[in-house]
Formats: sequence, structure tokens, C-alpha cells
Amino acid sequence: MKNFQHIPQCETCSLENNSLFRHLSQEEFDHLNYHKTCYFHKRGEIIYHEGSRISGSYCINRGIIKIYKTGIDGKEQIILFAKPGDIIGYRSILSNELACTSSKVIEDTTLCFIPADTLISLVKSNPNFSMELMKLACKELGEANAYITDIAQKTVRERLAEILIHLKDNFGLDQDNVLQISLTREELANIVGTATESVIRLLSEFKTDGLIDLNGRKIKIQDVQGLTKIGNMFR
Amino acid sequence: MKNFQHIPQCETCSLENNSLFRHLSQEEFDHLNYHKTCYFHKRGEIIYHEGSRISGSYCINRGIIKIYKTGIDGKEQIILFAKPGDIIGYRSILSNELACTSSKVIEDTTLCFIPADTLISLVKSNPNFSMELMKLACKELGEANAYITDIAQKTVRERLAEILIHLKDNFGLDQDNVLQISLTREELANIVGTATESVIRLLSEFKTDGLIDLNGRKIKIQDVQGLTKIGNMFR
DNA sequence: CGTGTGATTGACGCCTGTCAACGTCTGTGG
DNA sequence: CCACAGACGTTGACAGGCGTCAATCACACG
Repeated sequence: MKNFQHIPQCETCSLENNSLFRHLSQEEFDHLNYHKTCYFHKRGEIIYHEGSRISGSYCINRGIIKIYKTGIDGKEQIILFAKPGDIIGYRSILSNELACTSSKVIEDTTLCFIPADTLISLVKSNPNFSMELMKLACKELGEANAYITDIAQKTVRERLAEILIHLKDNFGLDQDNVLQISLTREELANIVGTATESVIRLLSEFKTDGLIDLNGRKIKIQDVQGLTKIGNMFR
Repeated sequence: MKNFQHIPQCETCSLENNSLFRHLSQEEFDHLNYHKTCYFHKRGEIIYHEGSRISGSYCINRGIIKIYKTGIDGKEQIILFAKPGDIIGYRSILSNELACTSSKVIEDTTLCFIPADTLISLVKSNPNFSMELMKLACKELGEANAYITDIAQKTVRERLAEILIHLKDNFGLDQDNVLQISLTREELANIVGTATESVIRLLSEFKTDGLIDLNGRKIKIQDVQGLTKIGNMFR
């Protein structure tokens, strides 16, 4: 699983990917580089399981990972996606709890494992880093609260439109306005919190209405305004 | 609004209510006592509004406060309840954002306003406190993620049963097994994320099934097992 | 006693989940 | 190179959970 062809250096990676670590001192970078371990994972591989005790957190260098919880009947609920520069698993480390989510690779990924001790010593010794990490947790908390409200009050149709816009904002479009993240219909359903069939029907409605175009998993965003409106995303 | 009859001392309050501040040094307590301001609020009063910039956070000494977001058509979504010992508004202070929720008094409340500077200086100077605060944010984040999954996957019936159990766990029962928190039907609906009428119908179903008993806003929990089962709360 | 807020009940219908069948594509093994 | 299995996508039928609207009741308060 290790990949020795390309071991990213934290200094450059944190700058390129604008990660939390970008303000560390050279000494701290050295420490981090020394203690981290790099891995390569292909789509479908699991990084950690809900309910397991994890011994460190992970910093994504390349690729996309989905973070999800398993609900009734094993149905996944996708909580968020992690992309280069993001740190995952820090929640369980800081609060010293078992992992409350699982994480699985969506797009082939290079990531670095950071042992719990290393992360915690950074938190304790570097107030700025500690503050940044706290901000991150607070930001995620704010987003989670917003999503609770959405999912509790909006229809599936509204949520799907909203998710499409969010995906566009987070992962961007290619030159043909196609979403730069490729998800199965089931994964889309597991973000929105609905059945796969509902996603399929609504997507083809959106297509009929000229809001998007579909070609397999490629979703072309044609009318951002329209989707934003359907998603009730003003205010 | 100020109440000079009873100004709680942080030392004793934090111990009694088991708050985050319980591990401060005497010097820090002095600082906190000096800079805080105490207020008394009656049911229905608003502490802060979503979208406003708040200049500090609040520590609850007595009473109950609901934290909620306003969604479509002004419908409330209750995110959590704060009770004595809890700190609210810290998220906006730490991440330096506008308040992403509003908070309103459910039961007459005494609380202390802690200026942003005071809180932040504690965070920067006391790694233990900082760590505790981070744990708190992480804990709330874990709970929010769990609730996203619930609300996306469970039926209204299941969620209502679950909420009743949660309310029992958080606020306890009196000698007659009646919930120690008094909420309107609408507030219950705004936790569960449903219509008031649905809550009413389901509550009376639960009553018919002998799971609870109703007397106005008093909800008597008669069958914890049964509710837990309906709420799918094992695993 | 009028007014307002909250609680309750009934009618109605649509959104959405479930089930089932079938089509499509990809990779694998014979 | 073909057959097959398995994963994924699509479509239709159907029912029921739950939201919405409206009317009425209960109760507190000025």
C-alpha cells in the first residue's frame, strides 16, 4: 500500500493544498515529515471504519475521500468529502473517542498518516495551529448545523439541486462545465439522504428542464441560477 | 435585565455545573470574574440572533436555552439545548464568523457574558482549556453528524421516540417520570424536523400504546425500552 | 368577555420510498 | 473471442407517510 515513488514533503504540500499546516515552523515541519507515513489507496479502499479506534489522523495529498456514517440497514449517509489539504480523523483523536464515521476512497488517493502524539504535541505547543484546528472544527460544526436544517426542512428535489451547486463550488467544473467529481447515483442519494431511484428521476427531470446534462456519471451544469433557485439557496 | 441579587462566582458555578472552566487557575478565575457580566432573562427572550456579530460567548448558570437556525419560511430548526454549565456562542467567536444560529430562553435563565478577548486569551494561554474547548467542539460535531444521519434515514415516528429519550437523558425525569423540560408541540416539531400536527398525532399514538402519558406539556415517560426500540437506538 | 396562543382533529393529496423487472457496461475466466 | 457474473442505471407501479389546510377546542390574560 505504501508508495515510494512520490513522498510529498509537508512544506510544499501544505502550501500547494493550502492546508492547516502551512504556518508551521521549519522545525515543526521536520518533526512532521519524520513521523508521518505516506500511503497510496485506490478507489473503494477503506481508510478507517466507524467504531474503530484510530491511532492518528490523515492529511490528504491527492485524491478524494468520502466520510460517511452507516445508518439503519447499513445505508450510508455521506457527511462530507475530503480533498487535498484536508485533515480527517482529527475529531476522534482530539476527543479521544472511537471513530464516529468511516472513510472510503472515491478517487485514487495519496495521504499521510500523522500519529496521534504528533498531532497532539503540535496542538499543545503551537497556539496558532491549535487555533486553526479549532476554527476548522467550528467551521465543520457550522456546516453540519446548516445541513441539519436543510435536510429537515427541504424537499429531496431542493436538496439535490443544492448538493449539485455545492459539488460545483467544492470540486469545480472542467472546460465543458462537467462536475470534476464522479459519483454513482447511489452516492448522490447518500449525500442527499434519499433513495437511489429518486435521485435518478430528479436528475432526469433537471435534464428535461435544461438545468443539467447527463452522460453516465458526468454531470454537466448548465444553469447555475436555476439550480440555486430550486435549492432555495438565497437568504 | 441585569440581576444584582445573585451574581454567580465562576469558581463555584463551574464546579457545580461541571463546566469547561472547572480547571482554571485562581488567577484565571479572577480574570474571568472581573470581565464577565451577568444577566437574567425570562422565557422567550432572545440572547442573540442568527447573522449578527456577537462580541463574546455566554456561560449558562441557570435555566435552559434553545439554539436554533431559521430555515425556509422562517421555520425554526432546533439544533441543541444549552443548560447550566454549557457555553454557547463560542463557535462564532473562535471562527470569527457571524452567528450561524439564534438562541432563545426556554426556561428563565441566568447567564454570564464573556467578552471575546477574555475567551480567546484563555484559549491561547491555557493549553488544557484550549484542549477542552476543542473536545467540546468535536463532541458537538460528532453529535451533529449523528443527527444528520438520523434525520436523513429515520422516519418522523422513529425520530420523535429518539428525541424523547434524549430529552430524558439530558434533562431527567421528576418523581412522577415526567420530563423535566417543558416544550410546546411546535418546539418538539422543530427538533424532530416535522409539522406540529404530526407531533401531536404521534404523541397521542404513543400514549395509546402506553409508552407515554400526556398532560398538557407534561410528558410522562412510561416505557423507555419501548421508545428506545421504536427509535432504533441500538447498534 | 374578547383576544390570542397553543392543542387537537379530520380531510386530502402529493412526495417519496419500496419492490420488481429490465437494460447497460465492465471485467474476468474459459 | 465469447459468455457470464456482478455492479450500476433506469423505468414503472404502488402504497403510505407526512405535510398542508381548515375548523374547532382549551386556556390564559388583560
